[in-house]
Amino acid sequence: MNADSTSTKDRKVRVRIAPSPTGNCHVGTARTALYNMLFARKYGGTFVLRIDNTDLERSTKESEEGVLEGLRWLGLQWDEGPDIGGPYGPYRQLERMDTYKETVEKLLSEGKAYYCYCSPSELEEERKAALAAGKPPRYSGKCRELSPADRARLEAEGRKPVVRLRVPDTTMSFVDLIRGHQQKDMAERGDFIIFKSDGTPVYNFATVVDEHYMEMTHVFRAVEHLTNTFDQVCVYESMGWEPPRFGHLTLMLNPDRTKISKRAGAIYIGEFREMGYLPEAVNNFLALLGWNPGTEQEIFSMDELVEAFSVDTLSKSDAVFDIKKLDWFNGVYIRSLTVPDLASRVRPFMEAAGYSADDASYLERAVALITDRIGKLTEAPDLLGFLFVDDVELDPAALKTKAKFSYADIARGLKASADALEKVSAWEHEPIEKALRSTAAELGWKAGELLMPVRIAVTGSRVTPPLFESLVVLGRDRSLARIRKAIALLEE
RNA sequence: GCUCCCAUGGUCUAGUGGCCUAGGACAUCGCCCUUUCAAGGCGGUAACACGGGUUCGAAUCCCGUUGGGAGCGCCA
Repeated sequence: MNADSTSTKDRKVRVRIAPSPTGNCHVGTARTALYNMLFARKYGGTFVLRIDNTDLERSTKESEEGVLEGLRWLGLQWDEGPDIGGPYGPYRQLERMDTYKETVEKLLSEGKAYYCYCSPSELEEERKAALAAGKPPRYSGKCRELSPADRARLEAEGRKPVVRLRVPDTTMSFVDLIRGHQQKDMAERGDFIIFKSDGTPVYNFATVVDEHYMEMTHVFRAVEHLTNTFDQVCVYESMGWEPPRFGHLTLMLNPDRTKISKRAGAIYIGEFREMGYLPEAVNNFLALLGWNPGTEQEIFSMDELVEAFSVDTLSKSDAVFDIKKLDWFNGVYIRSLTVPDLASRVRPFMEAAGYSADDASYLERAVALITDRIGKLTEAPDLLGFLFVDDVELDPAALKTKAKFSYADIARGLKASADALEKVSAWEHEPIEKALRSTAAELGWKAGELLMPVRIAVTGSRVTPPLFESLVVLGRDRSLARIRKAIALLEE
């Protein structure tokens, strides 16, 4: 009986994400989680979060929390997990040791697994020899038929055994939901370890036991597990268990097409948050990296993703992570936000930059100036900072915007502007624009020739939100004070 | 070394034998709009890895080559 049974389709869908607690939520984990969740939602199933770590040393409360936090920030919600419990717990492998032990005992008693006393150094030698001979490294099977007396002698030497699975010399197969029928001749494989000498299970074993007892119907995971799946199928068969259906997802790559790493810029979800990306943009981007809706739609809400998601259109080839496209998505989402919403998201970045953004309505008026001007939240402080300080720093040379103008010319232009602004009846966009434009006309200057020095005097920068609206938000007093100060500077 | 997976523009991808002089999006270039920067509008450049088959006809099917990736752990 091989793993290409389709009978799981009768059962209610149960899928899972099983990260190891590394302290950070890797972008690959996030995407796998997203696909699993979409699949569960699409078919009215259950999405489970399980912490996969049989390694006691690396598993801490903090390292687990980092992963959950990343997933939560993205808006991914699991129905069962270590933090919220559920009927199939516990949801941490460390707490499931009894199940693994029970399973390995059964295998041992049925002769489907056996104790092996070979030391790591002996195995290493065998492996090297095999590789040198151009053969796949394969366990020799030396301890396969140990008698109780042999075992007693080896134990007396102080050797601690591992447990190996008796792997049959047959072909294992399963149907991959993304890649189709897969098969592999196990004759070259050799008996692999399922329990370490310290009494803990190896991943490929623990995961099988977990999938079985947690009643997973589908396992979507990265393609790096594709070859491991044959080993896992062996375990299922040895136990007489029906395997879930597998789907192996593509990898994310650096621009040089190597497996994604720090070189790509950011790889942890927390980093994207710090860089000013919106979770909905990251989700949308990730969803389309390795899956396509079959239509030309690019922008998807979570609900739309659930609606459109299909295993059939998951791609088979690895995808380069192109941050430029994420930037575009982020801009699209930023522009789609309401001003109050954007303001609340911008606020922490303003505060981190040292600006006091307590006045919500003032912040909103400021943020309204930049909604279609920022691609990332981190750009807001640079653009809006001048609205949150008493004074801007000015350099007379920066005010001299054109070679044909002297310092005196600029001073004259600013003076005329200040005078005109002083007389503006209502401090609003229209009257301000009118005043400045007619000042330019009276001077015989192009509008831009006057507006740029005013812009710099008021904001301290050449790149700013639109000038008239900025003046409105800044207020008459502060605006005029800044222009007057610039004039004084030029006259020195 | 062996086994497995993958292969359309710089990038994500559509395409499942004729609808393909290969479509969309990002990026890029140009123009328009414009008070800077954006945003927006319009337009352009740019791809079926290579070689053999099969077929009246192939980006699509088969084989090989090349390239990339993964696995072969008392890591997960």
